Amino acid sequence: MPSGGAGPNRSDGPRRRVLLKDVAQRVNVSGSTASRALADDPRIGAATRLAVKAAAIEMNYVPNAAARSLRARRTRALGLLLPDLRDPVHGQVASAFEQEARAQGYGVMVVAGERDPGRERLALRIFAEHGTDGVAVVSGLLSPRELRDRVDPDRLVLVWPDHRSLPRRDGARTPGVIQTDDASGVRAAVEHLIANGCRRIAYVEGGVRASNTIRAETVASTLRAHGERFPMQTFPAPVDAWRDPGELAARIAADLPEALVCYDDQLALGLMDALRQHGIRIPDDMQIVGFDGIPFAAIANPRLTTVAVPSAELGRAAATSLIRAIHDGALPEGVLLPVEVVVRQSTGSVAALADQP
Amino acid sequence: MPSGGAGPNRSDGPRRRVLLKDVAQRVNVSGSTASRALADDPRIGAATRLAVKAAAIEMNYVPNAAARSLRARRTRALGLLLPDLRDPVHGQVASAFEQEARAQGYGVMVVAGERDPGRERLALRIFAEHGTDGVAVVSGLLSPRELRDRVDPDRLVLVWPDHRSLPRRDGARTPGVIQTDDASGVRAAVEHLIANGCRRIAYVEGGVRASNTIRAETVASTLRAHGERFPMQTFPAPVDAWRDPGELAARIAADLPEALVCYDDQLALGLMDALRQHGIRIPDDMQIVGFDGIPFAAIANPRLTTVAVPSAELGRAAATSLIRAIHDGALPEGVLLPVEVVVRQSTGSVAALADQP
DNA sequence: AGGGTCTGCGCAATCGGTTGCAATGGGAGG
DNA sequence: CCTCCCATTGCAACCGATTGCGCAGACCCT
Repeated sequence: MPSGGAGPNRSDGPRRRVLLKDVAQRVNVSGSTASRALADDPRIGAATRLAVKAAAIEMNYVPNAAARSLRARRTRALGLLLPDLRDPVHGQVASAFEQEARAQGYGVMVVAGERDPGRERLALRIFAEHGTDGVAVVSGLLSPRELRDRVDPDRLVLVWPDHRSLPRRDGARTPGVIQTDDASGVRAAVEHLIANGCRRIAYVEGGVRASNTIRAETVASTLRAHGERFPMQTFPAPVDAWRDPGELAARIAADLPEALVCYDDQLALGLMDALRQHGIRIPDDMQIVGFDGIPFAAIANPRLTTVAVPSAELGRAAATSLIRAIHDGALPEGVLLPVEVVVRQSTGSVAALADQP
Repeated sequence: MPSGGAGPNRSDGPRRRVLLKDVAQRVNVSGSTASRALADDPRIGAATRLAVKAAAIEMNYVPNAAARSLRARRTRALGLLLPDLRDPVHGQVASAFEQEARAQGYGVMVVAGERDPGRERLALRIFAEHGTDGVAVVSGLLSPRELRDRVDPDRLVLVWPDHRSLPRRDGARTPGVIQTDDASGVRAAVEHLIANGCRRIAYVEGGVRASNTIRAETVASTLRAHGERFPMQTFPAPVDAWRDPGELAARIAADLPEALVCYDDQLALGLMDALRQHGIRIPDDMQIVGFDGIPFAAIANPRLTTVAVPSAELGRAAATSLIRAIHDGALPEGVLLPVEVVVRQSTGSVAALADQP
């Protein structure tokens, strides 16, 4: 025989990729058999199957996803559309989603929509071209109607959908929708503030693209329920107060409410910094509650009390729901995840500053 | 003619996808012509081209990426492997990478390696299966040797490679490698501390998987260069000190150096919090410098002095380099991005606390 | 008028797996 | 010993686009 025999993938120039055919040839079976063997088709004999698998591994066979999905009409890839990879919460969600998907054998294609409907549409198109088996949309701006029109509604899960466009009260369990129980969390947080003796409690919005009516409404309704005579104040955020809360802080400092419930932790932390500039001490002069429970809330100074959402769970749930939908052909029941109020220094007494680690 | 004519995509059950063939038929040309028309092949007449394009848009034609990549042998998708989507720096890098890639018509498949070589190998395999046109590895653990063995070295860019395994001094411009000029930044930071009057300056490591010899060495060499009689101390981080810097803080508090240069901002912020528990005031009792320039460093209390890296640039540069490599078939020159010391309260006088916003 | 050049377009092969259907071989049952 | 059946495996079509090559007609030149 020729020296070296049929040894594939020797250093023969620009190494040719090993094809299924090559593997099959090596074991002296047809391509179809090899394909079925690798797919654990019961029709293939055990001996053959093992031989094929061994050869595949030994030859370092890597299936061509393009060819496979062309014929099989599925890609084992998921599309993940979220507003921004930079912020801690969505990073967390993306991370968990990706992990879970990968664990179940799916790849993930991520696109950041940047809170721009146009980009979101583009993202959906990219997903369509690449033929993702399913799509998860996190905090999307597109209406459910438009969404369901652009991608197969049975392979679409919505995470944290904009509440405006969904059935409200009973909407928590809409199939294919993953949400957090914001209302309970905010209510508990407000009650905590009330218990702390705060009366004039304000809600601070997140800005034009980042707002949440549920949270604001819950603050208001909780105050009402407790018969507080001060109605909730609302500080609408200027466009992207989020980055530069200076102006917002000035308005708040002038009004000096006793406590602030903020749209999210990021805003709360920024405000704490800005309010410090105005000589306002937290929690002594004003108490603050955030939302999300990002890691930095725990090590801020003062440490930030917050309504923590299980962001990792959120991502994981999205992935599992989506994959189940793909397999079953129909959306699984919606998920409503619990949130938790984490009490820290920003709503505690000064003594809490000398807390235990 | 039958009512409705040839109107495709009427609400006819599970809407069939529009194929190139359909578009071609509509314009009465062959599939090949339609294909070329959409690709702006100069051989196709202007009239035909426009007609095809119009029809494609009108019929909402979405090309099948699988079919296309199978034949054309490219997917217009990039692979991005990074340690973790959760931390701010890598989130930033991923975000910029994805944006730039998308702007140039590429999709991005992200996989988090979780600082685990096994997962990194798996990621590369996923990329191989999906046939990504190129791969970017951020802060990878695999040796360049192994990497180049698993993916086409001419379609691979390394971002922030582990310095151990790369040519050191002159390695900054290794083709296909994107780095930041850490040494200059750290040097400047240390000189800043020295100017502030600090003498006993320590470096705090980031932990087993997150360390950086360049940064440590630069601290030491800078001190030496300034003839300081106190050699650099090093606080090796316990495994994942990062999450719970309590123990580390205790050791540091006991030793009480005048200043700390930390592996990164996250660690620095965690330490600030933990040191506070020990009654150590910053910057009065100890000055602290971080690394990375994450957004929270700017609003911490005290605000954190840091060596800021252009993380968005990093991601963008990675994407452009990779795409250029794909087009040219060879790696472009390496990139060395400048860093910047941002002086804030954690290395300032107490007076700085009453700073302007 | 005939030959040569372009221009514009279509035929059919091709990419690498998957899958419906048929074929093969051996053993069991009658 | 013949027939039937089942367990295995192979043949060939197919997924939907891209692309090398060839062909038809228009136009130009001598």
